[in-house]
Amino acid sequence: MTSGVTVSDDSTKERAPSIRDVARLAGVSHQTVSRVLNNHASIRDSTKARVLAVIEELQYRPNRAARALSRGRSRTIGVLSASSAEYGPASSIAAIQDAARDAGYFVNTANLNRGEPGSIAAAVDHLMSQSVEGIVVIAPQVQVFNALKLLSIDVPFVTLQSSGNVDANALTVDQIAGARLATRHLIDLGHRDIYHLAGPQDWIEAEARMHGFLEEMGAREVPTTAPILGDWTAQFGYHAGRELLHVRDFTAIFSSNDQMALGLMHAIREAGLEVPRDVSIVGFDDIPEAAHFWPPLTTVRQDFAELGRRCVALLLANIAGTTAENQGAIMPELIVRGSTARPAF
Amino acid sequence: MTSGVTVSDDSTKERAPSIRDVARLAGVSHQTVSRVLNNHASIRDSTKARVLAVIEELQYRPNRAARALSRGRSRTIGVLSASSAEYGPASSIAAIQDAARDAGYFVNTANLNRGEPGSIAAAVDHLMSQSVEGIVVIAPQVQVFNALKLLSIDVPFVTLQSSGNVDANALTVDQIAGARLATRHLIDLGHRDIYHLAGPQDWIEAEARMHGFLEEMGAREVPTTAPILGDWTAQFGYHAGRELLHVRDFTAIFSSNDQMALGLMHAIREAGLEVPRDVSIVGFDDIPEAAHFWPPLTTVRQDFAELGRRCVALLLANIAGTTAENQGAIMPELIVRGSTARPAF
DNA sequence: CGAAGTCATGTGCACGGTCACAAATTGGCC
DNA sequence: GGCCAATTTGTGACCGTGCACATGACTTCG
Repeated sequence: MTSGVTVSDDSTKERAPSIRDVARLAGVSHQTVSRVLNNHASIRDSTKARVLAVIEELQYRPNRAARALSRGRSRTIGVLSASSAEYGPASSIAAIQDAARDAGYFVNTANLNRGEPGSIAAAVDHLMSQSVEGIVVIAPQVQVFNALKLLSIDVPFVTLQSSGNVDANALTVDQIAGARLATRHLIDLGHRDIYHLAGPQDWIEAEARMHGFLEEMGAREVPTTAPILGDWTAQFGYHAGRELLHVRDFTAIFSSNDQMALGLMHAIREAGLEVPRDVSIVGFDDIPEAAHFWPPLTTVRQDFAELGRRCVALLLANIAGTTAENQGAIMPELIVRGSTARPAF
Repeated sequence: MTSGVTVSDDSTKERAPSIRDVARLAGVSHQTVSRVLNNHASIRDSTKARVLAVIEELQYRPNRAARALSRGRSRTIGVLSASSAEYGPASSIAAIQDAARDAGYFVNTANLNRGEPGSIAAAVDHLMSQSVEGIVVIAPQVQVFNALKLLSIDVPFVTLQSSGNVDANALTVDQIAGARLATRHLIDLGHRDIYHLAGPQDWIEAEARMHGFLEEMGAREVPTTAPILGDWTAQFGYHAGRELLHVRDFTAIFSSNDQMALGLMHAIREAGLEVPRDVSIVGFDDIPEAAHFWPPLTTVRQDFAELGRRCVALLLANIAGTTAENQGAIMPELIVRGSTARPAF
């Protein structure tokens, strides 16, 4: 740890300069300074220059708390996030922060990772006590939405995933389309015995991907088996893989994310089989590592960053009361790599 | 997107209830309400109960901006972060947020990911304009520290990595020790021709790991070659691997993180060689996927979450002016898996 | 029983901005 | 030169909370 250069050596704890200090030195009223700060229209250039000079000299910074108090607006948006350490959410959060900052907003994040009971309410409470103007929900689990409804949040909120219902304002990567792409790819290769390793049932996107899988299978009249419900981790994929290999009545598996796909491949190889010779695998997300798995993983790419950006745009429009133009769903993209091939027989 | 239940249907835009509204309904002064909120000592139980009842009834929430303004403290800490989408930083950030929240603090993050020039100053500015009380630097690059010094930040800050110099207050995972563990493991297995794939030179932790590697090699009197400087990505590891295989005068590689190790293994396998038969690989970080790489990766585990927690503890102590007890460096742990073995000959 | 001390509560102002409105200055035009 | 309008600047109140100090009620004790 390196301590900051603590300048407050002098006896009195000097408060930061205020708008009035600037006003005094510039020989104007505090209101004029305020106008310069908010670059109001009718300010004489010479006055403006003088004020700006003093601001520079005093190293003046507007006090956000005071501004928020008097304007009644915090200029802060909240992010409600689960598993924020994972690639997808983390990328989106970063994008959200950048986009918000560009729009002059601040971001405050509350995590849901920990002990469940009351956790959602507590997190929302944390955000609300920041008087956020809007919330981005990045933990699209059913219970979160229920909790949000129950708490009757009185600020607008958007989510990175469709809540399932058709919504005129839906902002989302089209998970169903993505899952269908993956499934179609396997069917087109000639696979007929395809398993689906799904995400946790209460995750909206997991459900959507499962739906997409089932839809495509149905449309192509390929008989389906019940999906296995996982927890997104490579660990689970590995164990699920070991279980599945006892049966071995499949030639391909579509995994609902890349991590579980990795675990699956681990289990398969450990059993002496080979991907894609014996089993084809498709993942979902296209995490940066996926291209270097062995074999490199065929997967469905989502643009998390773009998602985050659009999300902020939509939320801010909502806050402003503007009717947001619905840019429609972002289309995911199938990335074909080495983990899929025609079935062996 | 699902819009929140917008309650503000009524004509007038009702302001949230204030401490005085509560006071009026409870038949006390606003100051009494304030005392209840800050659970001040001398308040009659009956009064307290009455006030609390009104608070509940009115759904009253303290206004953070007003509180910050009047107390002159924002109760917010800032996080300055690069590559916040990666596993290590992301985990630490999550832990920081949780710890801060438990301590009644809010967290604000500024990313450095984007276009470099002025980016650091801008990010710091963003945080300072939030009047954060302290900053956690999670982007331990040399230039960031230089920028921090130049900007003469007047709030305490801590970093997740030692700045290299021995510092009485250093808070860090001992990167050097970790790197030595990894290197020792390879030497103990019998390897003598060991390469090191380092992280970006300007990253303090990358430099520390490189140092640890060189120290251990020196201590064991194993001749060394110049480390290769990478950029943390699997992509780079892959390309570096391909280059290295033109020479093939090594039996083991110590990679400065797991992603680059993954890329290395990809390149090695693609060249028809096998890990660990032909080349042993050690990584660093122990990302959750590492256990399911092929082969499962031998690596050095860091407890990012613990790091984040301690970091907040230290920073808050610093803010409070308390002398922080230095808990010393966190020791990393060598996790031996399948990617290392005795050299073939 | 009165003085001194503790406890419980109230009063008024400060924090650093913004807002609504008023006042001063400027310029154009007859 | 005087009048009106537009431009530029100033005045005072207010946002919601905490702090310092004042006040009144109730104890304690010699």
